[in-house]
Amino acid sequence: MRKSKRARLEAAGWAVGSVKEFLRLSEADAILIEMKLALSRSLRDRRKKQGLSQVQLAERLQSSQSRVAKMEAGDPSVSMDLLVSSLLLLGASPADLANAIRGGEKKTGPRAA
Amino acid sequence: MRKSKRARLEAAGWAVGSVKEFLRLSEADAILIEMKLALSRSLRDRRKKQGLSQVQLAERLQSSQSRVAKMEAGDPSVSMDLLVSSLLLLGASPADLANAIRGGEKKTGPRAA
DNA sequence: TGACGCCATGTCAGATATGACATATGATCC
DNA sequence: GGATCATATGTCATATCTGACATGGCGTCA
Repeated sequence: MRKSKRARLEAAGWAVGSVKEFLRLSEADAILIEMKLALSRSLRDRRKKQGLSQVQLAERLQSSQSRVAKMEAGDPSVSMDLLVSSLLLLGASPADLANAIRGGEKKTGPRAA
Repeated sequence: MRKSKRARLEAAGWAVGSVKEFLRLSEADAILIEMKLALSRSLRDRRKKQGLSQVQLAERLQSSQSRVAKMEAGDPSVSMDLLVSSLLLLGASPADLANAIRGGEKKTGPRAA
């Protein structure tokens, strides 16, 4: 369901478990979104670090430039699976992903750019 | 595409980038699967630790017992999004997920079970 | 000015994932 | 034996995601 979850709850007239449960739900949603955004940023960083254009990356992923753009933009139509497998294809390790997920911030290049 | 990726490659007669690229692809696939399995195990652990049945968890997730079973079984029809959002709903933090993703092993309870 | 490369956004047909349901197995209790 | 609970597995209609395509904006170069 993904994005209809909230709607379904509301439509259900609140038989869910009330406020407490709702807070858990919305917090989980928020965290999930943040995680996806962190992966998005990570993807863009990796791509740039490898000197690739979105078109070139799309070729490697067997996808399209528009989808790459959406991935990097954190578009809601992009799944975590796609983000993760793209990152893996760019050479990211599980540890790298774990890092990205945690703080979202970088860690390798100190003096940014 | 998910599972048709390999097939598409083969059908394409290998215009992809050859062996090296293929290795990257299959390795990325393998890692992705391992990550999902790690999340599956993590989900089952959390559920049991909270003394919930699959049915009870399904209610919280607004899903069904069969889907929970598939999640825990590492069924290929289960997305990472679903696994992650389920874990979050069970109270897992991003740090917890990062841990699960990395080694896959546990870390809290030393004397296992 | 035009041409070109890079990225963003919208749309859509086809591919996948999802919840719901049915049904099966095993364990436990009476 | 039957009844009950927890879990596994298969199917299916519908919801969601995906790649492809079109298009527009923006900067650069000649």
